[in-house]
Amino acid sequence: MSDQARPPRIHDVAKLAGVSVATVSRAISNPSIVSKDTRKAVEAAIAQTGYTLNFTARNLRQQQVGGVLALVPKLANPFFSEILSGISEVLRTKGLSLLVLDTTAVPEQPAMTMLAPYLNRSRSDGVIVLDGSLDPRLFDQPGCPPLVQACEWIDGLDAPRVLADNVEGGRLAARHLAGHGHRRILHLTGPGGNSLTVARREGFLQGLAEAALPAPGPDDSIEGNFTARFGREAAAKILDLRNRPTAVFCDNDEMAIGLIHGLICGGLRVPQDISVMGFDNIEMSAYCLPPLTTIRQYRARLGRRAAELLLARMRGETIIDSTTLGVDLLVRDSTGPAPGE
Amino acid sequence: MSDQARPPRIHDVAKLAGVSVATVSRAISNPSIVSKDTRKAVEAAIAQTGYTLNFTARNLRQQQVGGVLALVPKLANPFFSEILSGISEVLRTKGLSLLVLDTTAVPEQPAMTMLAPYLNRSRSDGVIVLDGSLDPRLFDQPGCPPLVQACEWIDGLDAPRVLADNVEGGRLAARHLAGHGHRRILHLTGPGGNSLTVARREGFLQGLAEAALPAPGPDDSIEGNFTARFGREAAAKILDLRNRPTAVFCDNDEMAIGLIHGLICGGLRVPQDISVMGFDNIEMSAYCLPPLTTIRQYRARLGRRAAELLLARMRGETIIDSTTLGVDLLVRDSTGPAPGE
DNA sequence: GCCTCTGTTGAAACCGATTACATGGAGGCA
DNA sequence: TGCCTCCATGTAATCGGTTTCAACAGAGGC
Repeated sequence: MSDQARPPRIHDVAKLAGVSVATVSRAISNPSIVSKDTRKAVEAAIAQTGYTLNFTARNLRQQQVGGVLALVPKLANPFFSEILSGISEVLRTKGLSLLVLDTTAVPEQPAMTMLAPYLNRSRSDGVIVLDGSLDPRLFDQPGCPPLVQACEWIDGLDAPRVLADNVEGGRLAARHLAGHGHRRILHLTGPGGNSLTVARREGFLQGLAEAALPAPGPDDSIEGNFTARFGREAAAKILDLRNRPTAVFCDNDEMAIGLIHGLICGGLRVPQDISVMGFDNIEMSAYCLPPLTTIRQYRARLGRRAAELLLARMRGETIIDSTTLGVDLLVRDSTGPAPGE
Repeated sequence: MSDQARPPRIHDVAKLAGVSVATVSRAISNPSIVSKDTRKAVEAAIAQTGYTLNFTARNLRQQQVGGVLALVPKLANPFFSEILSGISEVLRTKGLSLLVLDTTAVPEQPAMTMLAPYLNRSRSDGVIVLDGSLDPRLFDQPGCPPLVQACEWIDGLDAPRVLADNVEGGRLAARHLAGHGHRRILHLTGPGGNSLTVARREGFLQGLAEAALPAPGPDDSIEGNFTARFGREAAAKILDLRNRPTAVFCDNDEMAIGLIHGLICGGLRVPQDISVMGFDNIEMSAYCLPPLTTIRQYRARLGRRAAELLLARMRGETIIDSTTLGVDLLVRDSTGPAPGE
């Protein structure tokens, strides 16, 4: 079979078209600088040989990779894949590839060792970091490509950040619930060290203060892990409390949905007996029962902005350090007046 | 700043270590064939210079890319991102990168034109196709890397397939509902041309026949689009029917969740008045209310298998044409006996 | 008729590694 | 000692393009 033959190279095209390889290269990457006749001849030769460009060779010479790497904590999580989708959209218009690396550490290998080899100019032209739990020293190594942080951020990592306004989101949540007369509001947070958790907590406390509610005590928050399963488990704890809160603010929708599930199964009515709200506005939050009141953030847009910022950085432009994208309150049916109000 | 200096090359390491570039290369990629003293010297020189390997150069010489491309219909869809997660897991153990391309066509550019340049041996070492709606001719071009299809498949594309047993899933659904005494079951399908839709429909019809139920008429199915929104819209149609079905089998969980939402909002009880089941077992299906009876398929495993199959193909091994992964019925609370049974 | 300028083109250097082949020295054996 | 083998290493070709530089032709100005 001639199928086994090596693929044609630019040299073959040149010979067939009766020109030099330099001319073929020019005809491909910058057709306007070769004469019309030559261009036609080269095009014909390309068609006849079935030639396709070898990008590895081009990239070597041009000192680039043609791709951007995204570091995601959990690829299977729709929250991140939606951001990726925005990133992908922008990259595609520039002909760049999207490389994805799930930072979930395998047991035998710490994240640091595993990821380090990928943070190299010869592996990608730029990196978008979506994982706030990584060690900032990881990005210290020589040859690390330009960075942008999105969604989450790493303390001590000096790279531009594209973030949703998590503080404002927390504040909106507190004000919404306080406005419904809730005075005892439990906060179901994300993991302690997480940057989102910190920001949402900060906004939430600000919002409570603005509503002239007393600062919550240590029993008024539960540290969770962003999963629906945890939300359901938290419901059991809340049902057991003797002094039950009348509302719960969850740091994400998954936990809120799991929580509602657990509360309703435990005999409470939402929102009549207890209000629950989430954060993120994942697709399902509109379709669960009751539909979830939540803070909407725009994930695809966030991804696009991060990608655009990175591209600007890769071009060497001086860019602003940080972008914050607005969030808004989406009132659905899982929140209502405090009982007895 | 010395930061501006070009990154060190293998040549610099060689000079510092007092050996040739060939020896450095060997010390890096196959340390066992250099003497212990040389190895130490090279390691020291690498540490001192901060040298990192240029993968583009290596890849050019070794005629490889070091990455695998996944073509996904919709990256934001958790269904696919979970498969990607399985793929990623396998690739990482081999030191390969995962390239992701969302096949969603942009208005100005047909999928064919947009994707063709990526199907090239110089862009990836292999391709996993997760989109069954692509034109098989896309993969005909010279220089197309080894292919594997996963999850969905393309008629007329001769590449190994890794699929869930969709036919069996459809059959299990029909039997489950028939076993509860349902005789009039509506099928909310995926888009007509979709390969999953075809297989699930086939199994569903087989299951009905096995349960000795009459073949459904043209009014007994609604063609959907796999979204929760469509499920909710379908609920309105079903509520309007004068001869309402007692059960609905949805081709995926999203539509089922949207449908339940619409039905309950329309005043029906699930499952007392009408049973609903889904397909896929997405995470949320366990947390919606009522929790969804569904057909479980193992998406991460499917991704892993696809990746393993592709790796075998890339090594040139002769491999089986197709793998089918089992599915099973997961009975939760959205299905029950037919009313009056 | 000479000079300059512009538009095309080709020859060869270059990107940074890997690897086939050659070489030189150490050690084994007759 | 002489020959052969084996190990460690160096030299140089190679992967397949891009890009610098120089050459050349033809147009146009003086």
